[in-house]
Amino acid sequence: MLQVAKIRENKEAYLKALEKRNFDATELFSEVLRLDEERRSTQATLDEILAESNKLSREIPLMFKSGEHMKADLLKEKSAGLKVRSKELSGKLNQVSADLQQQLYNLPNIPNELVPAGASEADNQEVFSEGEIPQLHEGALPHWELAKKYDIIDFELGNKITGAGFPVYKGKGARLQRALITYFLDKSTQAGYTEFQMPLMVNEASGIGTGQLPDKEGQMYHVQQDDLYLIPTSEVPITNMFRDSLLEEKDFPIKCTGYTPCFRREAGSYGADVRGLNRLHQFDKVELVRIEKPEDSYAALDDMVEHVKELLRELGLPYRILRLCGGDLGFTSSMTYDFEVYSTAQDRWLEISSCSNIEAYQANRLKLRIRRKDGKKELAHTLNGSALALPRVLAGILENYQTPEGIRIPEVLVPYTGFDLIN
RNA sequence: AGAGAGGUGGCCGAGUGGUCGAAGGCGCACGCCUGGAAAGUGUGUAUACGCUAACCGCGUAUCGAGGGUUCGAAUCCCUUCCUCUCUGCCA
Repeated sequence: MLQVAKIRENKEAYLKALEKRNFDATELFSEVLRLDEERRSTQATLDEILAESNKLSREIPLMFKSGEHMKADLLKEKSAGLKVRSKELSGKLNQVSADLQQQLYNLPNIPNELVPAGASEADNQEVFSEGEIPQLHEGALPHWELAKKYDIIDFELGNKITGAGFPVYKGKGARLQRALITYFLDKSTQAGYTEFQMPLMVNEASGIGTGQLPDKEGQMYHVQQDDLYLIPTSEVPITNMFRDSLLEEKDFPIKCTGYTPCFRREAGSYGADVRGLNRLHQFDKVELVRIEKPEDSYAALDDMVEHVKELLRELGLPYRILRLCGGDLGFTSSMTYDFEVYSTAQDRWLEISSCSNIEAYQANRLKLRIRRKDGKKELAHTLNGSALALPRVLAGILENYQTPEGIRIPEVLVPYTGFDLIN
C-alpha cells in the first residue's frame, strides 16, 4: 500500500513510474487525494466537537458541587447534542477512511527507476546468465517421463489421494527432496539467515498484512470452519512476525529463512504449463525474507541475488536472471529479479526463484517501522526471495543430469542424498 | 469440547463511574556523585491521527478488539478474540 503523503509529494513522478506498468493512476490518485482531504477535514471537525464535549464533562460535576443544578442540566443537554453530531462525524470518518483504504489497495507499488517499461514477459531484461546447457543423449526425456521411468514421483497416486497437482514422491525421489531442502536451509543459515519453522495456516490479518487479501483471495485455500488460510508461501507467516512492530535501528538487518510446503489453488492455469512438476497445488520451498533499512534495501536485494546464484552454480544448472519489466512486475514489488533454469528436455526456461524488493509497500500495510537512533520513525523495507522452490529445481536436475545409465546427482547434494545415481 | 479465572504502558503491577494516558516498582536514557564502577541521587521515558515549517506546542483517540449505557467509562452492559487452571479428548 502506497503512503498518501508520498503520493501527494511525488504525484507526477509516481504517475510517470506507473506508466511502466501500463497503469494509468491519474484518476485513482486524484480520488485518493480527495478522500484524504476529506478524511482530514472530517477529523479536524470531529476533534473540535469532542474537545468541546470533554470540556463540558469537566464542568458539569463542578456545577453539581456548587449547587447549580439548573446550569448543569443545561450543559448536559448541550453535551447530548454534541454527542449526536460526533457520532455522525465519526461514522463519516470511518466510511471515508475505509474508502481511502480501498482505493489505496487498488494502487500497485511504484517500480524502481531501473525497471524497464514493457507489456509482458517478452520485455523482461536479461541481466545475467551462467552455466552450460548440456548436450543430452539420444532419446532424452522430459522430467515427467523420467519420474515414471525411475519410479520416483507418482502423479497418478497423488490424483487418487488428493487430486491433480499433489504429486507423491517415492524412494530416491523423496530422499532427493529432503536433500534439497536441507541443502538450501544449510546455505541460508551459513549466509546469516535465521531459520524458522512457521505455521502452515494463517489468519485473515496476516493475509492482509502481506497483501494476499483482500484481492487474491481466490488463490489461497481457505479453511472456512476456522477461517484460516493455507499459506501460498512462507513469506506470509515469516513477514507477519513483524506486523505491528516498531523495531530499533540497531536490530537491523533482519534476515530470516524457512522451509514450508506452499499451497496454491492456481485457479485459471491450464495447458502445457501445468505438466509434471511445472505447476503444482502443493510444493516445497525455502524462502528468504529480509527486513531492511530503506537505504540498505537494494544492496540487500543484490545480496539475495548473489545467494541464489551460488545455489544454482553449485547445483550446476544453466540459468539466467531477468529483471522484470513493468508489465510483468508483481503488484506489490518495486523491483524483481526472476531466475530461470533451462529445462533441456522441454526446451524452455522455468522460473525457479523470484527475488523482490517490496520497499515500504508491504511495511505500510504491516505497520512495520524503524525507530532511528534520533527517535524518528519510518517504515522499513521488506524483501523476499525463493532459495529455492523445489519442483522446478528437481525438474531441472532430472532433465539436465539424465544419462543413458540413469540420473546423476549434483556433487554438492551427494552428502545429503547418500547416493549419486538414480537408476 | 465443558467449567472457572483473567487480559492495564518495554516488563511487573495498582486502579470498580469523574481533572486517569493511567499510582508504585523494574528496566532503559541522560545528568550528578565516583579515580573507575556498583550503590545512591535527579530528570526523562507509549503509540496513532489531526492542526503546524516542526520529532516545539495544542487537540483527539487508544487500558485485548468491536459495540452499548452515561453529561462523563480502564472501571457498568453486550459481542468477540486470546491466555491461564481444572475436566474431557488426542499426535
